[in-house]
Amino acid sequence: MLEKTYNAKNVEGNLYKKWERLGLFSADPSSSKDPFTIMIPPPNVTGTLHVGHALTMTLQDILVRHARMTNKDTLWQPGTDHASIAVERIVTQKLAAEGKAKKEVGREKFLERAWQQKEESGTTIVNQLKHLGASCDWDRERFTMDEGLSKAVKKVFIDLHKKGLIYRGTRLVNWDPMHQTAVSDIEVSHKDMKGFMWHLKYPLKDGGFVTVATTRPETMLGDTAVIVHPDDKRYTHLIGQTITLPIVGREIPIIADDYIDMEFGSGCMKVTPAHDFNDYEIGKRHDLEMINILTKTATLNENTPAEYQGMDRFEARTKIVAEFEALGLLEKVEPRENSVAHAERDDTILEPYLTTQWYLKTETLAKPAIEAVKSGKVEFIPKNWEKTYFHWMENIQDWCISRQLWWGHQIPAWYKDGEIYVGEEAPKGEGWVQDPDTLDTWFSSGLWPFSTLGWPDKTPELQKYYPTDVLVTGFDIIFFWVARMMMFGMEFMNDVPFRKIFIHALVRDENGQKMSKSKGNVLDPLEIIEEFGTDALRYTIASLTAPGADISLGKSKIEASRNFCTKLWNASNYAFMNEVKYDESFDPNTAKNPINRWMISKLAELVEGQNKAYADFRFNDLSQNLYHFTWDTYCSLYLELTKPVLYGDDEADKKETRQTMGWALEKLLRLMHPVMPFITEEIWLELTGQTGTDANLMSQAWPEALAWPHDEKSIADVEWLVSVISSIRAARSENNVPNKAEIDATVRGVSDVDVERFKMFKNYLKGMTRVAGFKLHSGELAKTDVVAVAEGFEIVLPLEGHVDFEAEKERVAKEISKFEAELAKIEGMLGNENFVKRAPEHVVAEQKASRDAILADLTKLKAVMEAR
RNA sequence: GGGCAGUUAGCUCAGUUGGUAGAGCAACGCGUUUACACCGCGUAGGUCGGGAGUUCGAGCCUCUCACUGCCCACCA
Repeated sequence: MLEKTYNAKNVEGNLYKKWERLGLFSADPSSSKDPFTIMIPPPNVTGTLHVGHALTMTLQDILVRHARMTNKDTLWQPGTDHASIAVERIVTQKLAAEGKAKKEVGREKFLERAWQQKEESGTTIVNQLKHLGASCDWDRERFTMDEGLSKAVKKVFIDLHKKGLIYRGTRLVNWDPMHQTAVSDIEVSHKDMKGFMWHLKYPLKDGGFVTVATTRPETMLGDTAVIVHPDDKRYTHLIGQTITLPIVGREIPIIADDYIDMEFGSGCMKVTPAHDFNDYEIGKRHDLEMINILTKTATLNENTPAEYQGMDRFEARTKIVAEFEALGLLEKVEPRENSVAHAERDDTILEPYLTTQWYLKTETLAKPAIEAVKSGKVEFIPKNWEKTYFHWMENIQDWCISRQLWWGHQIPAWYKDGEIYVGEEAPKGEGWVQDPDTLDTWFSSGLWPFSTLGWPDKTPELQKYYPTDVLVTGFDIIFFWVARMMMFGMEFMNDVPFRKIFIHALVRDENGQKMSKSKGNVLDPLEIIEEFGTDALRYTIASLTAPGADISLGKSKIEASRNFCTKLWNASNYAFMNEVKYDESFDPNTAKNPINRWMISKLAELVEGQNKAYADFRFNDLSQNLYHFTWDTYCSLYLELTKPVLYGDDEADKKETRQTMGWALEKLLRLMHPVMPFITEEIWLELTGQTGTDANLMSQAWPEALAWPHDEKSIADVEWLVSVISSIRAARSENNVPNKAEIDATVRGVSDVDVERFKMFKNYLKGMTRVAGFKLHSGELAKTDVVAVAEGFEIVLPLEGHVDFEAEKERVAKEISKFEAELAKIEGMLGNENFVKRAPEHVVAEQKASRDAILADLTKLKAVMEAR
């Protein structure tokens, strides 16, 4: 017997340890089994587990456990990436708390601290993932800065440099002044902020003014031109004239460029080539001077007037405006919402900044990566993400891969007297200095599918497990990660990194709102596990994962899943109370009792449904199949329908029923295991009498239903029985017949098939309906009887003394009009020549059948009305 | 400005080749019948965002409009 109630906490930790101890998660490259490989999106090493991880990990774990049960040599390689900016920030902050600056501490000591930090938070997240039941091959855990992976990074950099795909360039980048590093374009998110549009009057050297508008007035310190449209008649006479820049006193030209929109503002625009992306392009076109006015921390530098030097960019903004106002050069100020570039990671406001960085030429690499998806070698699920992928890949910009950070892979480039050398080691000779910068974290995570398998060495792992089968990830990192893995995989492995990409959506709260700390609607998966158990969380996640849809997760849903776990637990306990055990020798083909045969057939249908759902990544279907089967088919029907046998005295039938029950439960547990690994194993151990042993459910084979009977007759018979029972129950309930009241029922007007079924199921009818007895009867209805109409059948319940017959009359009248409306509809269809001619035969036949059924029911109901 | 989703029962959502609309939760009624009140039985609730079209037949296909969300680009 199991504990009275399921206690997830007592079970989960122990089972997980057991699985690990038995090495169930380990892949074996020397095994002859087909491989199944799955990549884990590396959670960054500073992270704590959030619902998004729970989602990704749960889905992957379901696939992986299913693969193991279908006899695949399964590799689920886990790991973390080094999250350069995030770690660098944490360490810098910790040092600051100790009163130390990053630069004082020095690179070496700083990296020591960073490694410490990595060790701490890295183990935290791994433990949290284990709480989710994630059956990763932990012995193969990798980290992007491991020796092997670092070797791969170096080789990739050097190779790409040799091929001319990596180059150094000086241009405007998005600069993070907080961390003093460049960031790549896709790490930038634009946010609308309330700001102002300042209209500034620039004095012409020869007298008069032009007005320019700007949202960042401080950049005027770096202006090197004013442009007007060449066709703008208002200004053509000004082209070639000179402006004396206020405050600075620099003389700058007015030039013509058709970039400008004549309709917008005054039609004049200031140009600051060193601090704006569009202005930069204009500056290049006209060979304008590029004056950098900022330091790396976004304070004003030596190229600005003395009173501004060292001042913060936003302070300078205020001061500039004040000066313009004082000079009478501030024409007007309009409030305006404009979008401002922020660092995606921490919301620092970024500055366009002129620097020299390493770039990766992506156009060449993108082509095979696009082709691989077009040709179907890689498949997005759902497919519509392919458009997003193509759109980005086809418009891809060169990738700025260098970062002015210490934590990461230091760029294998050395400099001496303006010479650059790229290679594994510093070149011989004195005076070579290595590039202090590191590579973008995504550069190394992009190599993940093969670097973690030992590339560039030809390891057995690499040969067996590449390409991987499926990548499960959120759409938010298609650009960051998926696209990069595709490009690197095609370039260095000459093959796709994965065959399928399952894209899941965002987790939202119960009301479809984005989860955020400020809204207070964040669900902590660890708290959920604590309260409801891992299996409940996993089931909820799976059941909500429909392709292409966002996921709204709320407590009420997890509660429902917890109830589902309890239901399964109680149902199992009930079986054990009835001496049900799993009998391996039981052959489902030998079952005679129609209810057992029906159960076996339904289970075969379930297996089929599950196979299809797994093939199509229909996580919602596969969970709902399990729920519906367990709760409705197995518990509500099968366990109830077999009670007359289990409490009866036909020993042979009793034995067969126990066997079937145990057998069905065992198969069901196997089918449920990938989704709910803990509770199913705990029950399974008890059912198979192996509690406390090393036996485990994960190593059992996935059920093969082909060998089982699929008995259409039993299915039809039991469906008939269930419909009869429901009809009787509805009649009783609607007439407020107390549950306790046992009454004699009469069955009337039955066909031969029904007579047979009636005889077959007499006992069950009694047991399920609290009707004391049934008798076959063909006489007249008593005035006080109520008729329950079932499929081709009617049951008469003498209800005298229990029933308000006026109410009953109304009910029947209502039912009659409902049937009549439906009948009219069907007859309309059947009367339509085109329908009869063109609709498939089975559809027409179905309509005719339901017309006949309704007619029969109507006749009976009308008889009842007349009887009253 | 470009693109992609979505709009189905009070709520959150399924609905896979077009063939008489489903689930969970919530609601209502009855109920402690020998697994389970984290339960059982029953009931109610939808002109599938609006409009048009194709079809014998449209939640599903086409067009159009409206609203919501997201992504990309731009914003002097």
